[in-house]
Amino acid sequence: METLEGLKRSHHCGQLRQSDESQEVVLCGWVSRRRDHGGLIFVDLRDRSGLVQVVFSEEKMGEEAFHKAETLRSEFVVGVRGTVSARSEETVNPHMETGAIEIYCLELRILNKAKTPPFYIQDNLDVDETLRLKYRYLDLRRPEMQKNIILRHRVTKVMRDYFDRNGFLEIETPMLTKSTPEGARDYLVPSRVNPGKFYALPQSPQIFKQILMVAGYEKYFQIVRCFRDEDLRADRQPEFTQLDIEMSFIDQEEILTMMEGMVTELFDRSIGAKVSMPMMRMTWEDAMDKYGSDKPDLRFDMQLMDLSEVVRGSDFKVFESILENGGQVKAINVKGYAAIPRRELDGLVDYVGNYGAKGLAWFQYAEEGLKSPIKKFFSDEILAKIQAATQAETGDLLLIIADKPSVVAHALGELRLEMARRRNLIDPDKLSFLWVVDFPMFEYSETENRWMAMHHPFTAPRDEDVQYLLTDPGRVKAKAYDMVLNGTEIGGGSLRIYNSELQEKVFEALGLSEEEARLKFGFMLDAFEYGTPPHGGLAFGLDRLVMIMAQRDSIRDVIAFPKTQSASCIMTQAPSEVDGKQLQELSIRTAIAAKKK
RNA sequence: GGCCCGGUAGUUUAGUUGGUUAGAAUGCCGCCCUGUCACGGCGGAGGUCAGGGGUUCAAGUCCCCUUCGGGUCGCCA
Repeated sequence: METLEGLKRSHHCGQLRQSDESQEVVLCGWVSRRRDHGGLIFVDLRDRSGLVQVVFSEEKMGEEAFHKAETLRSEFVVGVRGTVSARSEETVNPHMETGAIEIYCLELRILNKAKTPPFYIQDNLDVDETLRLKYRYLDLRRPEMQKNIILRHRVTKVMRDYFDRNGFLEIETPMLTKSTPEGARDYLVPSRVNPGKFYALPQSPQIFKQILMVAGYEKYFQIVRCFRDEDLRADRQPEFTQLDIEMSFIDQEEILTMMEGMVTELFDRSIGAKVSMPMMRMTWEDAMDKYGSDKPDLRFDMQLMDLSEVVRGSDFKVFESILENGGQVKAINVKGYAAIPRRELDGLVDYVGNYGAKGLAWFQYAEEGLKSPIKKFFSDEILAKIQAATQAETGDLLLIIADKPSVVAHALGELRLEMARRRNLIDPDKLSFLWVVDFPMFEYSETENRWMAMHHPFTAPRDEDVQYLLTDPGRVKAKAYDMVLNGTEIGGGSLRIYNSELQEKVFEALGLSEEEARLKFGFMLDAFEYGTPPHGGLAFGLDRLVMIMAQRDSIRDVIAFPKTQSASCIMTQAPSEVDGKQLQELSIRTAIAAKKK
């Protein structure tokens, strides 16, 4: 192997242009492709900046040096001294950014060899993701992955600049902290010096950032890793990165405006997209009613329409009994899809079944007249009212779900998205932002049989709803807000409670006794007694945001070293078993016993 | 925890109703080649059909279990 001694890298591969002609340059990089023509060898040399063609000619570099070039293989690491030369017209490669020139090699240093890689280092490759993850260092060498990782850097850089300019301080909070009993499962870390005791990795720095407000830092932000021990998804990893923000002496509108400013700058400077401000604000109730979701995708319309009153009094027993029991009947109109095949309709029944709907009805406004398996239960009058209410025209397809409101929203909301995908109604280049505001303060947990905080227990209720906290928790709305982009929740936050009496009332509504509250959040409640300013903030999911900006379907494509669905890392084999001695030091015995079962 | 999909040369895959020696492309190795850019030509090596069990005269193919990967419901204050 050789060294770079005496050679100093002068340029990067992807930067060279015709204007650099006849310069002598020194390039470093990896052999991307090699085309050996006998006495003439072409190599595409790759570094982070891109590709350039290097020409090895026996005539120009001499026999000995040329023999060295003949040994080059894929992914060898080389240094090349050579001359930039304009290509003749017929040999220009219009598909390459550097295709107008090439480098005539004068001197070659083979800095390192490489084993034959298990897959091509190129974009649009079609290999199993397991293999990509096992050889992540090769996967990350691919230009499209480098683009994603560079975009991610760019995003955090713009964020830091923006918040710095607006008077925010980036302050670190502990990774080893206290387990929070509500919310997601914690990752636990045993304490060696405190046998039998555990830290938890933070699910979010929520409590610390609020305490920083008590401590008088006024504007805080952090780009911070968070951990949740829950099942994974295409857009969910056990460790993820969050842009975390908290501000004092502000109202909700000021926070939203601050974030709008950040988003405008972010999309402009990182992907050159212009975002129009202010964003639309939609109440949670409106979002649920019209889109069946608290994160509506507004890139297309197809709103949910309530037919409960329209169909009331028909002979269709299913609808009638659902309506009698407080349920509802809602529909979407899939324009121009009356000719949907019967098989697909059957498939849609299964589809909505995934979301708890027990059935799906349809009306096909076909050329030859209305087709529907439940048509016979409805009078002409009701049929006319349905058509009027939904503005269905010939060629349209109505899909109808009847159930309790939460099921109708979930199932029909998901069906709306699915039909938009199938009908190709979503413009992938469109950016549809909105704020969803006025979230409910609580939601009722059937499994726990009590009211739970929808956001978290420190969220402030709307002033006008405080009176209902204990009498009618279900109608209390919170000063909470989510930013939604293209049907994905990218950020959420709230104004916080800063008054002890109000906080106690909320705990009471949640069924938390004073002792329990003290046990769980005592240090926070203590802090709050020493002059807490009004404050609020929010957190953005950085991974999801970058995923959308990079137009990827998986969060793993914007994380350098992600985990698989079973929360393991294929490259490092984490998590792994540990030495018995290590466990002993940590006073852990049960783990071994449980494993032997 | 539930449901669905998948695992065949290094890689991407074909493999019919269960039936001869598991086929192709690409990569890899060797030889030839001075204008290619997915270079080309000739030749060659390369397979625990994820693992285990079962049915059968016979299993890549059918059944069961395990494992790994992906999607999703629940879960994710």
